[in-house]
Amino acid sequence: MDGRGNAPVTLEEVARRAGVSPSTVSRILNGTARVRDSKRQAVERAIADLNYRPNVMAQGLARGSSMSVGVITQDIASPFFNEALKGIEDSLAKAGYAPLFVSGHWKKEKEVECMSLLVARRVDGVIVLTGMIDDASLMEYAARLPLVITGRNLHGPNVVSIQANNEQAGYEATCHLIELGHTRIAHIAGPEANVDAQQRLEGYRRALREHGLPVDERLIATGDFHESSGLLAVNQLLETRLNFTALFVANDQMAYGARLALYRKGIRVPEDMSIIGFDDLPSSLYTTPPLTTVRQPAYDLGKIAGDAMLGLIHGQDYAIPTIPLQVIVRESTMRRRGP
Amino acid sequence: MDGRGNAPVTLEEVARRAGVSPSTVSRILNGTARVRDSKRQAVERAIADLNYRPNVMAQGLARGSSMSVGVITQDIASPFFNEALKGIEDSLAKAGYAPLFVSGHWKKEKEVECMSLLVARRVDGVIVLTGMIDDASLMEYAARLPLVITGRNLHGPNVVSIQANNEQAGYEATCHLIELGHTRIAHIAGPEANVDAQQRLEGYRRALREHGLPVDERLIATGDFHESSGLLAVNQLLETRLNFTALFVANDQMAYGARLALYRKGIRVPEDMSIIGFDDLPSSLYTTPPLTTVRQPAYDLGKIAGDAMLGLIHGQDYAIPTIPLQVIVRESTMRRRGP
DNA sequence: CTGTTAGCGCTTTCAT
DNA sequence: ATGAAAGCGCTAACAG
Repeated sequence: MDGRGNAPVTLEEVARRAGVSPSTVSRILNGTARVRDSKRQAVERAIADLNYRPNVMAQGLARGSSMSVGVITQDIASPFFNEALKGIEDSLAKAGYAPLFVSGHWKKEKEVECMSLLVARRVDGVIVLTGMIDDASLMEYAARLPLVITGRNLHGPNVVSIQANNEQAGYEATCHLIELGHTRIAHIAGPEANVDAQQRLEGYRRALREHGLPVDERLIATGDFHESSGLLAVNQLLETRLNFTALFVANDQMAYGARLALYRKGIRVPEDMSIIGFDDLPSSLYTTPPLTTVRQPAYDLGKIAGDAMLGLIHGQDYAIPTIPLQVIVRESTMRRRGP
Repeated sequence: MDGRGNAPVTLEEVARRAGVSPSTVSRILNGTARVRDSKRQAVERAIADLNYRPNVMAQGLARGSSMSVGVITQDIASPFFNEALKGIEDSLAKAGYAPLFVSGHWKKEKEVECMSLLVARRVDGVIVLTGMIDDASLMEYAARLPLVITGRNLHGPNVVSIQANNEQAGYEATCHLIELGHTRIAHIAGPEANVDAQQRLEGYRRALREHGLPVDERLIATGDFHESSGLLAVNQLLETRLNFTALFVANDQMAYGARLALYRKGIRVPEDMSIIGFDDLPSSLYTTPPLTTVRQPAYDLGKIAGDAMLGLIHGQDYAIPTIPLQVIVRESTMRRRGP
């Protein structure tokens, strides 16, 4: 039951069938004004009979808003960001907004293209999850449309940045290791261009300093947040023969790679080497052994980003909750043994 | 440099600035007709000066196509489907189409809602990744818009189904174990409502039969494709005290859970128990030990789905490549030892 | 309360 | 080759 032929039913057809004017139908659809009950019912029946759904594009054109928000992510298939995307989707859905996901693939130019695409689609705002675009360009975009962005410290009337205290979390992760008696602790850092990664590294440094432990630069390797780089980094670290007994890895994915490298060398976790990761991906609960890590509530982060965007769009204030980061102790870390 | 104030630049402004009519600009934009070079240049300059981007919604309204395709997935954060989404995104992007992702959360009614939402947005087609909707409803939708769907065997002028031979792959996975000398092989199956899962189970059964091995129903547990259910299933299987030495798990996520359950019991992999999974998630390369599994090329699958959709939309024939499934032998399986 | 009338920004005949 | 004009489906004043 879908009207004639194949063309989607239009508001006008509904109006005709219900014997009212198009505006009345529109009013009922949007609750823009009171309408006599008899007409309302007629319209509602017509809508049901014809299985009518308003054309969102037409609505968008008419009211100048697309009911969609762009989401720029680096890699739509990254386990961490996916959780966040889910949060965004859920948040937006309840307000009738649809997310438009685009991937920047860690390339600045690609991100600019994405922005352009989103602008062409007239999204009502854009959420940038850890972008590579520089702050200045971002602020320019913010002049045209609401922006919420993570891992950046930007402010303005049309911008909200969502931040977690990565430095503190890096500090606490390292402290966890120190409290277990470890004194030679290596670190696998994330990409230098990544602010979160830098802050985690800073936290690591501060923890060592505050506990009177030396910071040995040879014990700091750099990865790209993917598993393979964690594996490489451990091999490189091992080659220094510096006899570290614990490892703080800047994200769980690299920790998986690190763990495999250790497995290959016959170094046991946690008996011979303690590992703490960062993110608490869903699968970190199922590694062998389950990974001690810093929980970053990705889903909540997405939800918060979505809510913040909705707040921006509707001109309502929305108090951004702070993102709580928390060390989750599982089985990949233990008290240092031996000398 | 963006025209006056904050409102996006329109085609009309471009036309005015270039001293031509709107239609001319449109023609240049779409290559619909030849235009004198001088005008073309003027228009191109105006576009650049004003930083103009056509309003996709307006284009959509005018030409009756939204340049977007809906993608119904069960869980936008599932590691397997994400890879596929990436493939879809890449495929669609090159034709200027944008994917609109919606999650059905394994609920039939939710999926119907999603469909409705997509219809409202006038998507030019929809890709259903392993949906729960029944075939009949699906065929009804197909009457209105192009449909490509995985894990289903539907046919029609407006539908293409993309299938992999899960039965055969399940068969081969089990054979791999048999060839290693295992005779008591347990299976952790996926949800009964899932066609792929059922076929993998069928393949398992056939392999045992063809090798003259008994099929013991007590050695078949059922999970829900998530890690936790794999863990539970192994515990349950172990309680039978049936002394199986190998395990074929219907997807990698459950295999991770299974592997942890084994770790907890002190059962070594692969020395005491061989495990083969299914999917070959990116992280399966990094489990300890790296997981032997059946590779399902999720990214390619997405790409194929996207290409098929493009074919449908443009009315071109597109030969659907068969999805190759392949056993990837890594380190979680080994020759059976002992008696 | 409700119908009429303009658009929203673009495409596409139809003339010229 | 190019401009004028008529929509695409909906919303939002503006009059009643």
